[in-house]
Amino acid sequence: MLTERRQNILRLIIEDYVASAEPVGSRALVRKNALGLSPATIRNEMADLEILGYLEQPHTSAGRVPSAKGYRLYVDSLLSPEQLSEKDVSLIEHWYQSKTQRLDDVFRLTAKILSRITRNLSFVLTQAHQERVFRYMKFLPLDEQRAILVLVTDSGVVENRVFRLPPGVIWEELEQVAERLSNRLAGVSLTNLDERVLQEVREAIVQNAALYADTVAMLRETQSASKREQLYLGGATHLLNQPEFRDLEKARGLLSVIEEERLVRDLLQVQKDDGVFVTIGEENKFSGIQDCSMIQATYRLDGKTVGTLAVLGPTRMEYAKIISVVNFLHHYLKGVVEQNNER
Amino acid sequence: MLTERRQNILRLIIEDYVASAEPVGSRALVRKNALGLSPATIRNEMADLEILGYLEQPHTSAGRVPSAKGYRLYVDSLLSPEQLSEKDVSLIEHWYQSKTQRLDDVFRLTAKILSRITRNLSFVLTQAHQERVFRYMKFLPLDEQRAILVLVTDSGVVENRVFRLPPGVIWEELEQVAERLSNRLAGVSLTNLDERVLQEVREAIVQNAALYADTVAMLRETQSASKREQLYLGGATHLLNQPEFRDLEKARGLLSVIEEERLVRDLLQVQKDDGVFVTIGEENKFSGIQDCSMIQATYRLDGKTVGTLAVLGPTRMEYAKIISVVNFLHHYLKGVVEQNNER
DNA sequence: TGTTAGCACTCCTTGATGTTGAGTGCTAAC
DNA sequence: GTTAGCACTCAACATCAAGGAGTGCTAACA
Repeated sequence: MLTERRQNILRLIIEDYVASAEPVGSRALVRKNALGLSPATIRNEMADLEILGYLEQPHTSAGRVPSAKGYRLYVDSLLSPEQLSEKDVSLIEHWYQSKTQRLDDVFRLTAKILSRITRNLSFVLTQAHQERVFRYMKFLPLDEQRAILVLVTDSGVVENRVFRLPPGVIWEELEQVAERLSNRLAGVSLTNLDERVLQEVREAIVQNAALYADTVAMLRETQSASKREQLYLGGATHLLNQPEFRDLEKARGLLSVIEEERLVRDLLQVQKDDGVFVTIGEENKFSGIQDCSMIQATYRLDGKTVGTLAVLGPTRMEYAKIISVVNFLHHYLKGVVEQNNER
Repeated sequence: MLTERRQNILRLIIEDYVASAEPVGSRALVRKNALGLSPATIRNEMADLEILGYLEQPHTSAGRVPSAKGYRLYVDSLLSPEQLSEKDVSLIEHWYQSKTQRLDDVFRLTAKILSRITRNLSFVLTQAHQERVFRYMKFLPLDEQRAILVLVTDSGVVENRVFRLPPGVIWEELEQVAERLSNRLAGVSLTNLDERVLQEVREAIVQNAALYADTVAMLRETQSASKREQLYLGGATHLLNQPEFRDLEKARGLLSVIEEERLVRDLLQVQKDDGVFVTIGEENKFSGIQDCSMIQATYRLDGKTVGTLAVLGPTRMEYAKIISVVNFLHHYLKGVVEQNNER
């Protein structure tokens, strides 16, 4: 366990470094912080902190830089929780005001807001991993040649599909098919359709191959839609503003990780608990982002993960602020999703 | 009009520069191309081409670099149309094979393919700018407390919305409302809903304010959905690989233009004709991309623009190849969209 | 025992300087 | 019209010295 004074020095170093991106030296530290000690004393403490692994030196005769372990300690126990400034809160509310219609837009907007306020890259991942149970299906007329096949699930989601009426088909006949299938499929989970069920469907509409194809396609689509994930992303530009990405190689490595949706999803699925969660430096999975930290929060509904939002930036980031922003938006989004879901 | 020889020299310079990204000098040019002339002669020609505005010199004693005007001439008349290599064609087909289900996925995939093959940034913009005409609406039962309001338009698109049944409402009553509204609204264009129509709707369901709200919201959503644009984007990483973006300032400027969907849409809406279309350097609207060229193609359906695909890269790009790729995918996408639409 | 002043040392950064090489323009000869 | 020759330009690169911020260590001090 570190002495209070060492913790304090570590905290000051981190905060200075986060602000300036320059290694911080002993003299500079005392100049800025009037802490009643001489540079020499600080030097001694810094040397010890380095031995303990909380600081690093880019080279002899440069100042000290926090190590991943240093950041970790900072995030876990040194950092003083920050309130979101009123200005930021009102900004956020202002941005959200404009459109709150489509859930889709809310997520997109959230990613944008998150990146603007934190000045870092942000993600919003929605995992609409909902169980969908078939309720009934029905045909609706459209015109002489076409009709609509409508599929209703227990959550009220309606999938629909326009199809050409097979020549010579009678409307009553279609209604019978719908009736028969509705009875057969009622209560079946569309999340795990198996061959047995499809076979039954096939048997129920032997007369009409085209109709069968459309029906099955629609069932499948509903199935895949219920597993659908969507990733929203904002503020990649901010990364290039960070001095750590002067080095083009690094920037490129990072961008290529981000462009692979697959990888991002992997990143975001790490977390199993609710609440805000910080990954620092090498704790991250992929090599492109091992100089980065990520602050993420997952929100759930009835115990199931339905989405994650996250901020990604250099390890040298304003943890306190970003954590508070993520927290805030996390709650906001949770509210929106819940409200939308009970409708 | 340039002499044949000058055109030839210009073409060679451009192709050399595109490949190497280095200013090309007279000596180097003759060495590589065995064109039976001495460097001195080439120098004379180059000097003339520079005076005419087709070439530029970064500084005295550097080689020549094509100007925007030079590229323009090249694209318009010097460039020999290229066939897509068989390898590329089979690659494309392979990629498309996997999933052809959702239109959505097709666009996303197209953006990805486009950027992979051209090694540049690519866009796919869909402008589902379709006139939608109301046909009828209908209620479908869901459970004791909820029902589904379904809206059918002439193109067969069905919008639907779950709502809570007002307590004490009778099903027959709802059906009457639907009937009444269907009659009133049949044939009305949802693309330009006006207050008069909404007023009529209001009158038709005076009894039930909640129902009114849901109905109007749905009409509005259908309206906005019919104007909905979607932008897909792929391969931003490639830009950072280009030597012209060593300069971080430039890269950042470009990325920030790209991140503003609004701006990108603006860019892509320039074009009014069908077919492939090239914008070079300063011909582009925004300052962030004035070192860039864009190759785009718009596809239409019944005379209406429904989508655009585009490749954006440094002016120094492989025009012939990229044009052929854009062309190819353009036709492919057109086919997919048409097929999807007539279903 | 903890703190501090002093000092030699390290090493990045910056700017000046010289060298190299690819390329040019011009002139005169073919 | 083409070409060889030549003086000139200028970015790129390497080398070198000076400056400055920072360190570690030792010895003195409270």
